[in-house]
Amino acid sequence: MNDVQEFATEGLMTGKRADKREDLKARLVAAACSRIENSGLAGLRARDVTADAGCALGALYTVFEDLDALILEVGSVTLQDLERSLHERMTTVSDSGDRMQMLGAAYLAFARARPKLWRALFEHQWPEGKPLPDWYMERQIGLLRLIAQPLTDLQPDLSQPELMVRARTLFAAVHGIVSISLENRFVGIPVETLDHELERFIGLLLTGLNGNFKG
Amino acid sequence: MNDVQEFATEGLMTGKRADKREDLKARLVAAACSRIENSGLAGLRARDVTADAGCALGALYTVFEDLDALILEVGSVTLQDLERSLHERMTTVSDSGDRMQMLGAAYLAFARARPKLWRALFEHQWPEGKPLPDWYMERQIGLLRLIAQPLTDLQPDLSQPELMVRARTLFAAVHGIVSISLENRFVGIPVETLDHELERFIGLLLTGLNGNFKG
DNA sequence: TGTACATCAGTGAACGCGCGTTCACTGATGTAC
DNA sequence: TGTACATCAGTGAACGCGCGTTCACTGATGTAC
Repeated sequence: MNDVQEFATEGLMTGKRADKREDLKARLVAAACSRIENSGLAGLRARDVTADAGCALGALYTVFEDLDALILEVGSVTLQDLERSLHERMTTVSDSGDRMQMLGAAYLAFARARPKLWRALFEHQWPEGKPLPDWYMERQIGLLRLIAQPLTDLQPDLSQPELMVRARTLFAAVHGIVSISLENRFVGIPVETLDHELERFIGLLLTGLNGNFKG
Repeated sequence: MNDVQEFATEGLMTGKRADKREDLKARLVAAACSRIENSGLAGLRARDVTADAGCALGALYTVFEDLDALILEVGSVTLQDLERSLHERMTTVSDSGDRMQMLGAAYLAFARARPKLWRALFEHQWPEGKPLPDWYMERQIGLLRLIAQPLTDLQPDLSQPELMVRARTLFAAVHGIVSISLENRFVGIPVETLDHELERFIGLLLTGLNGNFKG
């Protein structure tokens, strides 16, 4: 089953044309991903991406409104990969505290494995004013739901919205630690120390969560 | 007393000339600060800065090696301001736990008061390879020492290097929470909620630190 | 103190390049009969 | 199935602009006597 209709945004596009369009889009996203992973977001050029994708420069603008739209698509893919990684690792254990630890470790591992794609997620400045599209926000929220899951056990008295806010706070804290370390800001610390430090930090949070972190 | 000699990096610069050079430098830094605070780091142009500072475009390059060097100077000023703010607020209370809370609140307040200068601190990409100059690193470390101060009481068994690493971790966590909120990533939360959330979060850390966070 | 010469901070027009986006064109795909 | 025409995805040269950095020049400051 193909979902061509979803993408045929304007007019009716029949079989072959829609397929080619999909193929082109996929090639562009793939090319952009690998460009970003190799050269970072700042090293992304429309010319390079289209050359890698095997199409003309202008073709990009028949599929995406502009470069930003393409970058957002890459972000969406990265978020999906990240969510899959986290989910996989989290479900290897059943205790909620352990799951939190796994989430932290998996996040760090992901950031190390694809540092530039990961950075791009936060570096990219969406033009002010324009709100991020819903499908992108959903991807972000999916990530938070993953964290909220073990958190529900640890904080059973929280409402759903409170839970999401709490999940965001915890994510943000871990993200801060990982990103400041990987970007080598402030004092540098040995590589292995970071793993221990993060584990200890989450342990600290868990200690607090066991009854001392009432909403 | 003037400290002209410090800045006369090459050759011997006498009185009037050195003074003018200092004055020019100060005007450039001030102009860059206000440009960044108004338009963000990405909106900084050599032409605008020099126009604001009342000198020719080329003058910038007689005082700084390039734009990056000027931006770094702005960063240094921002770090100084930040450190001053934090110190002031922290010393209004004496209990170490309260001091931690004050540091967090003051950090959030600073980020809100000068959002774009604050962002620039982390946004700015120093060319890879080139290490950040020592005097800049010192400014960063000064900030950590401020955090390490109350932390010493809470974790008396830590060595000095461990203390600095721990301080960095705590700073990074708080920074993550503040920045993800102010940049409006993921689910949005009401403005006042952020203050409570941060306070609660630090409270949680403090709970853990009271005996459960052994190095 | 005054004069002649030397230095060099500061000038700003011009260079040079990068790069996102457009648009007149063309050839592959689709439709009508 | 085949032919004639219509559409439109895809092309890539050209546009347009922004902007960091340079460099030949000049006038203010400093030095020598």
